[in-house]
Amino acid sequence: MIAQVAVSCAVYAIDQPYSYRVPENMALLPGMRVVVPFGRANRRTEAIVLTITTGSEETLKAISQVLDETPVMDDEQLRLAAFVRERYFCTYYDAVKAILPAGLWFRQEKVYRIREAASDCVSLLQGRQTEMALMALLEDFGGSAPEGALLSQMEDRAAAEAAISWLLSKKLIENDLELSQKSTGRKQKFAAIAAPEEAARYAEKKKRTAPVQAAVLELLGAAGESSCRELTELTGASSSTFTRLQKLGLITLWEQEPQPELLRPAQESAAPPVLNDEQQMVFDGLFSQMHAEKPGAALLYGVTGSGKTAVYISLIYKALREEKGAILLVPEISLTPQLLGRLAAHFGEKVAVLHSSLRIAERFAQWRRIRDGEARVVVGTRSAVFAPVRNLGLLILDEEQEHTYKSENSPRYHAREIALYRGAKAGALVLLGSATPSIESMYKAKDGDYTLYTLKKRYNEQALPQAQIVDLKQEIRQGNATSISLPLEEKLRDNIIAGRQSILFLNRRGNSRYLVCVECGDVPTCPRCSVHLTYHSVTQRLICHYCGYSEPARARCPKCGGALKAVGSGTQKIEQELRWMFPDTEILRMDADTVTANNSHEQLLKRFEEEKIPILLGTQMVTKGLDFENVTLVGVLDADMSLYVSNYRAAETTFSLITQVVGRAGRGEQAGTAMVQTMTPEHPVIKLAARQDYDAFYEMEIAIRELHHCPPFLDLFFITFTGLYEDQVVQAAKRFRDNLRTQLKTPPYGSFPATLLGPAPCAVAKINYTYRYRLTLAAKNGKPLRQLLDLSLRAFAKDKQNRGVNAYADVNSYD
DNA sequence: AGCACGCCGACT
DNA sequence: GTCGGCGTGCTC
Repeated sequence: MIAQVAVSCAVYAIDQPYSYRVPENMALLPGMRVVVPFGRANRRTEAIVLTITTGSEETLKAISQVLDETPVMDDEQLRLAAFVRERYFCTYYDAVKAILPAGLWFRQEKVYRIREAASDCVSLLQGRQTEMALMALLEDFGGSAPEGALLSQMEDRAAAEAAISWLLSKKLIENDLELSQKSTGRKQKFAAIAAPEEAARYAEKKKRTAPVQAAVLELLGAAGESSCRELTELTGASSSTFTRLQKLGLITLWEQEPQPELLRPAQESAAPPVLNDEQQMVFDGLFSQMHAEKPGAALLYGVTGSGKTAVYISLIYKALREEKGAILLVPEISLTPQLLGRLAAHFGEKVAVLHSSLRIAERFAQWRRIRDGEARVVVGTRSAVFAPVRNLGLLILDEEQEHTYKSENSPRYHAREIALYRGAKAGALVLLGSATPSIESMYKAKDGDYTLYTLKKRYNEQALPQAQIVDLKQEIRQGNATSISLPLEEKLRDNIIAGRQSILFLNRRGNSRYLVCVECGDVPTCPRCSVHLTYHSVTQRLICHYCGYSEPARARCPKCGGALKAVGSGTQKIEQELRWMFPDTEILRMDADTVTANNSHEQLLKRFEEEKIPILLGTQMVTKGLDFENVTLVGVLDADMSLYVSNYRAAETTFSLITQVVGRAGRGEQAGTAMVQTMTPEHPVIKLAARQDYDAFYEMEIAIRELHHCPPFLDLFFITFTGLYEDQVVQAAKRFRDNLRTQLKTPPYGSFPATLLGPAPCAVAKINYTYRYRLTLAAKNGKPLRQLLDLSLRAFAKDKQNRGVNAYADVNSYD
């Protein structure tokens, strides 16, 4: 038997299926992970079995070890990995890693072992102290030791590393790979009080003599059941503490899989949503489409507040009734606490949540619940599109235009494209929902690729808020130096008096603050990257967001000695202005500075709602998923900011942002108003966004896209080149460009339209001393072109001239 | 990429 | 003679 495997250590240039002999009595199936010898040195490498065939095996190396008892990927997932690899120019293993949860991965550690023949050549060691010390250390470890353990015992790390490579070259030691499961889905120990009164008495009595036991009992009494791990962290209890208390009959101990916090009160308490006429019509259409032989994809274009979620939930009910699973993707979990609560209320234990901030063990537990069919509804962010849902019937992307659906790391996939692929393979309906659909999706809907459904009415029968445009230029001319225009100030005042709430949104990317010298205008930049250092007022430090470099914030400019002043997003400054305008009014500020680990986004919003704080001032964070009845005024303070970035999606992003913010107003009984402050009141995007006229915006934008050959008419490929030496990077990029140009002119590629531009420095030209340049290729993303790019990238990596320069491709990137 | 192999100058 | 520096080519 021969197994075709994908090896984990293969880089893109050499990534291909490799054939290995399957030893006689090795039970092996596709989708299992194995260890194989790879390369001339037969380095032990992790790999995954793709297929098993028969054929001549003489010349092949043999698989050394099987890592899984049962396959971790089924055929469908293996095909999905192949699709991801072909589509996004990544290695097979990159794709596999995206599909499988982190908890399933093995921790790999280099191990050094004394060779059997070593005793014959001990004489070589004479006069080599470090090498001798290392050999002695290895012997102490019993002949082999992990690299980390060895190095930590040696004084001079660099010398120890040199000694190791010398020992390796002299064949006195050999290296090996040790794999250990990082995190199994192992159950966690939990504890609860068994006899409350007795426990309380015991705790009281032993407070002095056994304070830890008493503390555990007190905590358990207050918190109910808790995981032993948590209790240990809080009290310092050891496992003997728990067993002792159990023996005394005071507590009970049991094991269970850790449940994520979010779904603790999981009970199906809500009745299926009641739909209005418009929603019902949309639902009926989608319901029948779901049952078509090839359901394909649908775009649900529903204005903010039209109740798209109710339609999603109704569809999930239907899918579940038919024993089918569903995936609901959201741009960011932390922005949708309200949605999570609703889903838990409807589907209880059948819901699994997958997102990046879950701990590894939790994520793995969720993944297993899905794979085993316990959870049939998955809510999650981008990577949840790979969830191993059985018998998939429905895939929903809420707010499908959001850029978080695009991965910026290898594999650089778009969740929408993965969803469409999975939907087509599984015969599941793919539903894209949005109040401001991406131009690409709307184009496909109008073109007939997707079925278009529309929700025009708001659920509460309120009209969309009237948005008034305020000309900031005029404000400045009239001598208003603050960020709040007079009309907005007036509206805010009225709202405060009426006891209603307002949301103010500052549209600035990243909302970072930085220091600038008032004398020479110099801005402290990162020594390793070509970016300004961000000023963190809490820690009084300057930090680079790209490489993590940080330094204490100085008071004086290091170049000229002038005073340094903090500028930037200015939510703080605006907060001050607001306090000055409305001295007795409470203001809640929400930005990177105020949202911290123990003061989460969610908690701040909860305070805003419960304490009825009159004004919420924030960045991007305040735009999404909020549904507060008492908010009747929304202000966009600086509508232009995202318009002037060099990106073909700038207009779309700006339109979407403003529309979303404006839609936050008037979700309850009261009608809402919105104000959009801008320096360019005549700008069509601003005007259309204020009017919430998506249709007109679409018509305008699609014409521009066609004119500029941007998506959806052509796809944009960025081929990025990175390396330590700028001229090398540029030269390599130019060579790539020239080769690709020649290829594009000759058959079989010669026929289709493609423009290739560059190389140009990336938006951030240097990160961590590494220069970045890129080529832009506008062409239709089809198989032949992808093949050409694949070959070009491989050839590039193999060409000696390009040493020290790395290249990768990305399709329709958002930056 | 990561590694062995092999060719060539430097030194015991 | 041997050690080690770097260029070359392959990875089932």
